[in-house]
Formats: sequence, C-alpha cells, structure tokens
Amino acid sequence: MSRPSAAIRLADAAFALFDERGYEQTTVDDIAERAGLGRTTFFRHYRSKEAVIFPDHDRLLELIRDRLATSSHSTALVAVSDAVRLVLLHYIDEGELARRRYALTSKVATLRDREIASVARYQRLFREFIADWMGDPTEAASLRAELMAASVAAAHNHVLRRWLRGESADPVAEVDEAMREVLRLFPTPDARSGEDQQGSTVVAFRTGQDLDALLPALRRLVEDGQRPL
Amino acid sequence: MSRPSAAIRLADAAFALFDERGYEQTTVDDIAERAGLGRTTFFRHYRSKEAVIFPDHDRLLELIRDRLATSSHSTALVAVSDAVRLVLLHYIDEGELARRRYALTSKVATLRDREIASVARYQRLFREFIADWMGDPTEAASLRAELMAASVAAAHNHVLRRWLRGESADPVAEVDEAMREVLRLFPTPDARSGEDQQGSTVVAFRTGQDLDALLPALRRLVEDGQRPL
DNA sequence: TCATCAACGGTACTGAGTACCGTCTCAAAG
DNA sequence: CTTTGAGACGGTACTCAGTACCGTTGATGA
Repeated sequence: MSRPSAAIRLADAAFALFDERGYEQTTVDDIAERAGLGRTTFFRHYRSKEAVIFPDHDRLLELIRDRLATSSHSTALVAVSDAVRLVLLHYIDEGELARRRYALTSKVATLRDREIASVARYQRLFREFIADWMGDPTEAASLRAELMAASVAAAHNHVLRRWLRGESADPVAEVDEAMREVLRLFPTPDARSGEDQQGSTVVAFRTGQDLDALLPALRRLVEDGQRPL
Repeated sequence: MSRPSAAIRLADAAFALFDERGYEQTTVDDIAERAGLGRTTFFRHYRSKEAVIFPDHDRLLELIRDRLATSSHSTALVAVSDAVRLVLLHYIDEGELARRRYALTSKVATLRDREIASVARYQRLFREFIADWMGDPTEAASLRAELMAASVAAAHNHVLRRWLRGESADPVAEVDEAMREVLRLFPTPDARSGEDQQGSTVVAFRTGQDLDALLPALRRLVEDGQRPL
C-alpha cells in the first residue's frame, strides 16, 4: 500500500491550509511543504494555485461537448437540458469536496470569478450548439439561442447552489423540474413552421365580456389562421 | 492648457502598448514609462493592470443600484429591463474606447474572464432585486428570479456584443426589442392574484377541431376561471 | 549492467502587486 | 514671508505566482 499520489497529497494539503489560514494567506510553498513535495512539483500537477481547487473543468467541458455531439433529441433545448445534468451529477459525485470548494469560492473573490468564468464557458458551448442546431442566422434566432443557453445555465446553477448550501435533498429531481420550467419558457416553435401542421396551439383567455360576444372574433381567428399580437 | 491627467495618460499609454505588443507582452513598467510616470503612480490610479481597461464598472454598478432603488415600474422585470439600458448607453457613450476594449477582451483570456465576472455582478444585482421585489421565498419564485436576471443579462450582452462588433446600427432600438422578447418569456402573473381582477388575459389558439366543438370547454373555462395545464 | 524515461527537487528569473519612505508643489494659516 | 499640512509623485525593497532550465533519483526493461 503506497502513499497517495502527489496530486492528491497536494490537493489535501491545499484544502487543509486554506481552511486553516485562508486562501490568500497560503502560499504555494506552504502547500508543497505540507505535502512533503517541492514547489516545482506543485506546478507540474496544477497549472496555478487556483487550479488545485478546480481540477477538471476542462475534462468536464469535453464530456459535455461529446454528449451534445452525439445527442439525438427532438430539440436543441432538450439536448442541452439533458447535457447540463452531467455537470450537476459530477458535482454531486464529488460530494463533500464540492461543498468545501463552494465554501472557498463564497469567500475569495478571485476564486468566485474563476468559477463564474467556467460557467460562462459552459454557457457559450450551449449557445453555439443551439445556434448551430437551429441553423437560422436571423438576429431573432441568435437572441433566442442566447436566452436559452443563459436560462439553462441559470437553472442549473440555481439548483447546484441550493445543493451546495445543503438546501436540497434531491437535486436531480430539482434540476429536472427546473429544466421543465425552462422548457415552458420556450414553447417549441416547430409546430408553426409548416402549413399542414397537425398540432394545435392552445391559448387560455379570460375576459369580462360574455363568451358569445367574442365568437365572431374567434371564428375569424380560426378561419384566417391569423395570429394576434 | 495643462497636460492631460495622469490617469488619462496612463490609460492612453496602456492602450497604445497593448495594441503594439499585446497585453501580456506589456509590463506595467512599460506603461508607466510611456506615460512619463512612475510605476507606483500607475498602481495609485489603477488597482491592477487589468483595471486600466475596465475603469468604472464599480461606478456603473452603483448607478444601476440607485436606478433600481428609485424605480417605480409595474413589475420587477420591467424595472430591471429599464435599468440595464443604462449599461448599454454607457458603453455606447464610450464609443471607440469600448470597441478597443472589446478587441482586447476577445483575444486575452484573462481580460475576458474579468469582463464576464463584471457581468455576473450585474446579474446578481438583478436577481436580488427581483427576488426582493417578488417577496416570495418559494423555491419556484427564487428560480424564476434567477431565470429573469439571467435572461435580461443575456439579452443585453447579445445586443451589446453586436454593437461592439459593428453589427448593429441602432443598438438602443435593438435592446428595447430584445427586452420585449424577454418580457414575452415571462408573462406577468399579477393578473391572476386577486379574485375581482378587471384585466383580461387573451390567449390565441389554433386547432384542427371545429370551433363549435370546443365551445363547451371554453364555457367551462370562463365560468370556473380555471387555468388549464 | 546499462540505457531510458518519468517524476521530482532546486535555482534563478520575470512580473504583478504591496509597503514604506522621501520629495515636490501648492495653498492656507500664522 | 514662513510654516504647516495635504496631495501627487518617485524610488526602493519586498512577497509571491508562474516559468525555464538543469540536475538527481529510481524504477523498468533490454
């Protein structure tokens, strides 16, 4: 039974020292010394002092990219909603480690900014995927892709942070519910594209007027196929 | 007619050198020397090398905060949509400077991350404002606030980036249109709260069925005031 | 036994950011 | 006119992150 690997010892030492003295008060020298390793070895395993806390964002990003590339969902938004679950599951899999990281990022501005930048990369990936999938270079479509990507990311982060704070017992169920909420925000426009569509778009209304008084207008709507507003 | 202030000379020197050699290839010493000032003076005016590019995010954030605090709009989302225009107008007011900054942030990862972190602070402000305004501690409301804030920020960034890239002739009109799109995503639930409401919510629908066949269901809707879905 | 290769340690360097101190100028107060 | 105090600036010296380079060790296999 050999000692834990250098990378693990360094990470353990780093978290321990961050807890004891705080992030800024801990130098890379301190971490290496605590781990019984040299400073050079630290940077061989982690690109930066921050990276010891965020180990595998790159790997996870690739995982998401692959998932999206091989996904076969009915809409881009569903595909992205599905892919983002991987991120949540990854954090949950980390368990206590993720919570310790959250405690740090909550206090240290530098780390918080780094975390936010990582999230932005996911969001960008989502946006590009959705835009490609729609294949519509319109300005409106572009904005829509941006809004969708932002909503998925926001919903995910919302659930993730709740779980990190210990406010969520079943984050997987919550993220599914949150994604349904996002899907409700963006009713699928597919059904409107053709002329001979089968689907029906249902709209509820309430008014002070008697229903019969509205019938002429309703009849015109149905006959002309015009959409008000 | 005196020389321009130290802060301005430093910023000019910084942008010039960033253009000539690139951001990483320029040291603070270089900037100070070009400006005919000492290194210490640079850090007296700008907290960091990055800060010389992003001068007044803090001030702008306060401006937004004030605007929100004194706003009297019908809904939180409208108030935020209004406030975010200030950000856009600020960038437009900067003109060419904003575009030079964009050129830099597009190339240098460090600067891009910093810019993203700034945007996140606006988004956080929006989220907190909306959550406070709603005064509903429910999980669903919290998620909704998060989605709203993210959507407003995303819509704003979309228009801003288009303008920065020179793709938008009238960014103010575009941001107004984008905000209308965001408002459409979140239909106001205000009208549903009371019993004796006056307003009418209109919904259009289309179906293969004959209108008369739907009448019974419609009558029930109107009478019971129930909401389908 | 020898060659190879990977992991590690050490030294020295660059550059950002901080602390501290000294200088100069200008303006108000004496 | 002199003094005092404040503000802007310059310089030196320091800490620490991150990089480059080189030398050492140790295991493995031909």
